Amino acid sequence: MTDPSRARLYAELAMESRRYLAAYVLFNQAVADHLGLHPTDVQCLSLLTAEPEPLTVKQIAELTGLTTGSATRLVDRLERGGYVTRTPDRQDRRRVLVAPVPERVDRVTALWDDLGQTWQTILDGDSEDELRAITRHMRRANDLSHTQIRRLRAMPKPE
Amino acid sequence: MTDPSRARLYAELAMESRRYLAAYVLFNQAVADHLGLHPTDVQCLSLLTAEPEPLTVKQIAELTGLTTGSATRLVDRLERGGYVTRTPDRQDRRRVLVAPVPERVDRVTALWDDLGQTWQTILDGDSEDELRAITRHMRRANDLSHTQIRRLRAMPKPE
DNA sequence: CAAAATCGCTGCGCGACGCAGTCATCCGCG
DNA sequence: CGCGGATGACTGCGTCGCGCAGCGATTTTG
Repeated sequence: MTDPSRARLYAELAMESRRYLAAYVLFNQAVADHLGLHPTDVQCLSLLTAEPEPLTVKQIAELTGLTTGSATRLVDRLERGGYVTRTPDRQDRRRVLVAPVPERVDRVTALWDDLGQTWQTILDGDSEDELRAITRHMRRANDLSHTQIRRLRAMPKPE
Repeated sequence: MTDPSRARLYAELAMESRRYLAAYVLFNQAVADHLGLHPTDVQCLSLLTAEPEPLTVKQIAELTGLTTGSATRLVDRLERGGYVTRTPDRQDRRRVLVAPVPERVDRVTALWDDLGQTWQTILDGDSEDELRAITRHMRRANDLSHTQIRRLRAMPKPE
């Protein structure tokens, strides 16, 4: 538990994570700038293309952390830009399904693929076990983030 | 190169990365909300506490991806909140050094530490080699992000 | 069938941001 | 030595993403 060499690895990883995540924010911003979009818009497209099914406005709001009102505006922008289409849900007529427009979104995914190809080069030196370890860590960190978010929202604000 | 099992690991990692990074954005937002700050402000504090030396406004602008004007406003907010202090640089009197105020920033780092402690639990199951692999991957991804950002900015915009 | 909950949308105001211009300061070149 | 250009921080100004509160339509509940 108090193994010094292990503690140093933890500290190193914590520091590297911060840099990594900071770099990601900048990277996402750069992608958005390049496409003439906002970071939120890019993330929304990322979510939509990752899911096989269309999402409702409510779901988009939850996944992006926006209010439903802001999510409506977000979909407005994407629809105006031709990236997504709105379709009324037949099962529940209150709902609106938002689906990506493939030929328009391809421009975005093509950019991702181009950048992702270079990304693979940094993985080529890793063994399969190492890849699995990295993937597993991200999955667990992902899960933990969500529980921590719930904790944070439940905690009383110090302001 | 076209090893199918390896390709699947790549795809899995790519997907998991996206979720991981999306979760981080939400997490960062939740931390900012909890402290009554903006995500940018939190990231700025993260940068300031990670560096041993005070940063200039220009450096903060570069590290956060803001213009110098917006960085000035950012420092204004943090200074008004008591999180940082401005000090004129004696070597170059055009520059202003921004340093965190420990007792004020402690409230933020205390929150990080509290959350970070739980974070360690997900690392306890990993071997030291795995930890090193994860750390190395993040460092390389970090480096690559910056070169990709430069590439993106150099590419002609499709708009 | 009435009451409550849910979903998406819409005014409204706030404020973070980029842009362009300003002033002070530092540096290089003749 | 001084003069022009570069650099750093700051300041109006306009834009626009966002949260908030309220609304109408629809579904669900009792």
